[in-house]
Amino acid sequence: MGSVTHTDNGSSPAAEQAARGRAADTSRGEQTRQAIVASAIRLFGEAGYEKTTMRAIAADAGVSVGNAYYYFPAKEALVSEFYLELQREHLARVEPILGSGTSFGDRLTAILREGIEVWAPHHAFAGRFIGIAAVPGSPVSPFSDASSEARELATSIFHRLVDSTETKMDPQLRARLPQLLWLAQLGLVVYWVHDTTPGQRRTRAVVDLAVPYLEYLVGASRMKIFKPLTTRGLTLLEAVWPRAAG
Amino acid sequence: MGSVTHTDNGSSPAAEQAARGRAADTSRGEQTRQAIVASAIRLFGEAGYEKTTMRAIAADAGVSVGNAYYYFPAKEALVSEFYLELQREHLARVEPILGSGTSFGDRLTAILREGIEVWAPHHAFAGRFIGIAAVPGSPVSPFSDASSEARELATSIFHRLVDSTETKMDPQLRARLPQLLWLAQLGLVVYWVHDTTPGQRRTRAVVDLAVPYLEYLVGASRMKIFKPLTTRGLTLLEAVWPRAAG
DNA sequence: TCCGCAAGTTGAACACGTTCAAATCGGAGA
DNA sequence: TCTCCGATTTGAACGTGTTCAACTTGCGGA
Repeated sequence: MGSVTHTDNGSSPAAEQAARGRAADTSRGEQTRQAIVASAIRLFGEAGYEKTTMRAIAADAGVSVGNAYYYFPAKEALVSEFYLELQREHLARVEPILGSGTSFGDRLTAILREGIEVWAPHHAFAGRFIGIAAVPGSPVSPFSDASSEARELATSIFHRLVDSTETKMDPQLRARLPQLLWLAQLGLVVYWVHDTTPGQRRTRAVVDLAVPYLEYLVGASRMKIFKPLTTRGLTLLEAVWPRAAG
Repeated sequence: MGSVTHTDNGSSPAAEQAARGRAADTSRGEQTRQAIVASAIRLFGEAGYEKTTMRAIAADAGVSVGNAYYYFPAKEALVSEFYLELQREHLARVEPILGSGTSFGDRLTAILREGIEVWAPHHAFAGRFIGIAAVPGSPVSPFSDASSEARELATSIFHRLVDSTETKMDPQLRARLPQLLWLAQLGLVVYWVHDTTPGQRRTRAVVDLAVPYLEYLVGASRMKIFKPLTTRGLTLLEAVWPRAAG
């Protein structure tokens, strides 16, 4: 942690100290960096991705265009800051839910709902975001190494949810359920982004229907008749997403 | 079908006669159009999406940049021509498979494998393509109105597969299976695009494991114990993708 | 106090996708 | 044959993301 010796090919010089332990950094550079991030987030939220130009972001932050590129390798990199911001808010909202004593399904629904709520004001922006996140090499891709931390953070939410649930289920399924839920959430996000119903109410309806179904499936997994279904499903998951991989 | 009275806000003038019945058109405009498409497809395949500039495409086709924009509203539109080209090839390869008398699973595997084979030479390009296709408004999006025809074409493949299969299954599932298979294929494509194993062999392994599992699930659907699982699953599908919608 | 140097900053310049007013083409009708 | 007019074509120009050589800042050590 905090190691300096790594080759970060595509990243900007200032990204060195990224990830952790930047909270306490009050150096000039860090202030500039945060000013750029703040402007970017605000303008993205106000005008969307395309309409927000790098020149506008720089001007709003009171720096030159070139300076923004000293801290961020590309406009896309600023998008991931926006993403992190919302991720943090989702985490904050989810915290009390995990502590509550309600059922597995109720808490899962609440978690997914809060996710939708956090993103709701940025539905249009999310459409562009997903286009960036979907391309394999992108650091914003949910499968990329760069976002492994965010991925672990997200799965850790589901991990805590699963660990604190009393529901009986196949133990092997239990071990893998957090990842499965993360995948399901990913699918939900894709669905939500394409949901053009007012207020994305169809997505909310899908959540209300899908979670009890999931709960039912999870509960069924410990029954003998469902063993082959469960086992084979987990074998498939192992091929799709080996336990070893991040 | 073939109606002329529609308001095609964003499309180019020449796109009017798109879709059907352009095969016989040998007018000057059509020749130019095809020259541009041919150059675009070739250059995309050779150098990828980003590195292929509109100027290069135009030069290669022997026309001016502006002329390319007379036929295509944007660079992205040329991507969908590339997509159509591969779609056509996949269809051609799939045709003999549908006619063969092998089992449901074997034919499904063959269909999916051929899809991978057709795209294999363009794995890198597909990474960019998916980024374009993932954004909601895009005409290349698999969920868009613009690609409803391609979508129906694709589901029709699975429709024929399902219709010609003897396997016993829940009748309601049978009615919806083509759409489910299409969704599964979509997921497979996303997986394949992100598969960095050499030759995307992991994706092939997943297909080999997933198809028998699917076959097993489909077969199980007619058993009494699996009825609630099937029924509730189909209810969920109805919420996700109403029968009425395209 | 001053020097050296790394960190930070600048804005002009570049390449690209896209637009558009103007030029050209070619066939239908006189 | 000539004229007209819509279809087609042109290339300069615009706005954008990105790069880069040069400049400025401020701090640690002589």
